[in-house]
Amino acid sequence: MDGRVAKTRVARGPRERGIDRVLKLFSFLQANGGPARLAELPQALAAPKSTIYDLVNILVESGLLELRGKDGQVYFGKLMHLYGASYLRANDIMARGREMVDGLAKETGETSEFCTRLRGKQVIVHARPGSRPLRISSEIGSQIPIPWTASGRLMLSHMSLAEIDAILDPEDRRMPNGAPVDLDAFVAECHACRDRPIARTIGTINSFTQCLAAPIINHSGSVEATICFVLPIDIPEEKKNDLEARLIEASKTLSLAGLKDPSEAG
Amino acid sequence: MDGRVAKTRVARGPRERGIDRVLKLFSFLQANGGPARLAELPQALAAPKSTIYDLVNILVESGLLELRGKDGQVYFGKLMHLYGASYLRANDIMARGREMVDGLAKETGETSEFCTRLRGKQVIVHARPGSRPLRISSEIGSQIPIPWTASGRLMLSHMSLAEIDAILDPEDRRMPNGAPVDLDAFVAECHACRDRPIARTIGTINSFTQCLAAPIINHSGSVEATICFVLPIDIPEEKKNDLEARLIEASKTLSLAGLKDPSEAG
DNA sequence: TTGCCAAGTCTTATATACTGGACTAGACTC
DNA sequence: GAGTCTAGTCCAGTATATAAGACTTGGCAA
Repeated sequence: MDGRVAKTRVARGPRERGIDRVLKLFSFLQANGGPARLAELPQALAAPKSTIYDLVNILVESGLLELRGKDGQVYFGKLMHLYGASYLRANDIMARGREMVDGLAKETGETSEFCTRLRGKQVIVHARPGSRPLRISSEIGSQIPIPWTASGRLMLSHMSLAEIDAILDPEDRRMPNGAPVDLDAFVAECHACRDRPIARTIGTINSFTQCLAAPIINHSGSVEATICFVLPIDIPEEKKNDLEARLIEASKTLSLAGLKDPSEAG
Repeated sequence: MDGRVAKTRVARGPRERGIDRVLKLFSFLQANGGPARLAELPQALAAPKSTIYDLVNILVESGLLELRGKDGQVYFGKLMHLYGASYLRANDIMARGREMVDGLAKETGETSEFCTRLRGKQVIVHARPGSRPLRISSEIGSQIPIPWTASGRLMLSHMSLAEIDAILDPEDRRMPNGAPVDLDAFVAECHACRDRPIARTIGTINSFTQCLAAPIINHSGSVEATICFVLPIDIPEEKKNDLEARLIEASKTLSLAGLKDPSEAG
């Protein structure tokens, strides 16, 4: 009955493609949060030594990775940073989003975050902790399955069931408590967020914080990112309303920026 | 007589490796300075259509590239930015260098740049134009052959002739006027910069600006980057001395930061 | 309509990238 | 000095990724 299968790139035989190994390598380094020993990579990636040494050599020569210390630590290199910076320059929604988050956190004293989506995961691109004694901060770059968050629903609100189905890998289909995601219900929730100026947390991640999120819409009309406040659960209603208003304001400013995109301006 | 050959990765037959094609693709996008049409890539990279379409698909799915507009524009993706940001987090010399440049430019009103090295090229990682009516600014991310600059010499000062020979690709061995670089003489110039707190332009790029550069030394003692002022040629001596002092100060601050590196503190 | 071009997809063959595994070099122990 | 372990290099065979090129699709013009 259910022909849907999450299509992840998957090894189909004894050999795996070079690029796939490279992508996994990058992903591992990112998850690792810092340099890894070259010698441990083959095991960590379940890849042959000879392949990894070969690929790492190529990547280091190119500058995408860097090898340092005499103990063979590997991590991202300068070239990766250059390319990443080029992305930022070409997508000023991102750059402006970061600034906006800093501004909001400073003005309001509340933790503010800028999130985007990568396939079926939400990524915290930038965060600025608030001035409360209890700081609730998430690691920058950390990825969590889209269904866990309110802002995730915003980011899927413009997508069809089929599209959503296609981007959710198996591991994105379980809630924090392990329960499987009911796709149809989830998609309905996403669509319910469509054109909403704000979304509130569903309290899925923990019970003592709430989250306010506003969509940032790019020039093609999809929700490309969200800007959020992470708040304690017991914040006064009045303050919360003020924060919502600010967030909506911010989201409008950033979304409008997209209209300046030269490729769209006739 | 001259057994030295600059070793660039080069196609050795009818087929080329996937990674190599990917690296060239990235490099092309960077040089292009913005999104490129997918359909023009095969020609631009001298690669078969089927290969490029295949690779771009994989890279887009992974998030390293992004495909947008209905006219098939390709450029770097969010994942590239994430990885690049991870590089920055792990190499705070870079992050601090950027801030320092902003500070210097603001305080002094002069154009300030943060440069690093990628193989045989100098890359402008960050720049802040000064407040002079005539702004001399270089494109961020632009790459120029190391022998063209004073700060390039600083960045090679700790390397042996053999090492320098190995990183200079053929195109890095010509001066702006087309004259070939005399390797031995050039290496001697580099070594002359060793342990110098500052280097002054050699006036190789144009005749109406000069450049002051100071080395930034990483935890393993090599010059990893430079911080520079780009000045008009006729700046008063007194002002110039002040700027040199500031630059040396800045370079010391940043270089010391390297000592905090946990892997070295032991 | 028909013809044309450009953009993108699909299929098949073969040159070679990936793999396994043997090997070397060095560090550390006993 | 012999034994052991870990890190890294090297080599040859084969599963398969790359490449060539035919094919489909869509937009535009005559």
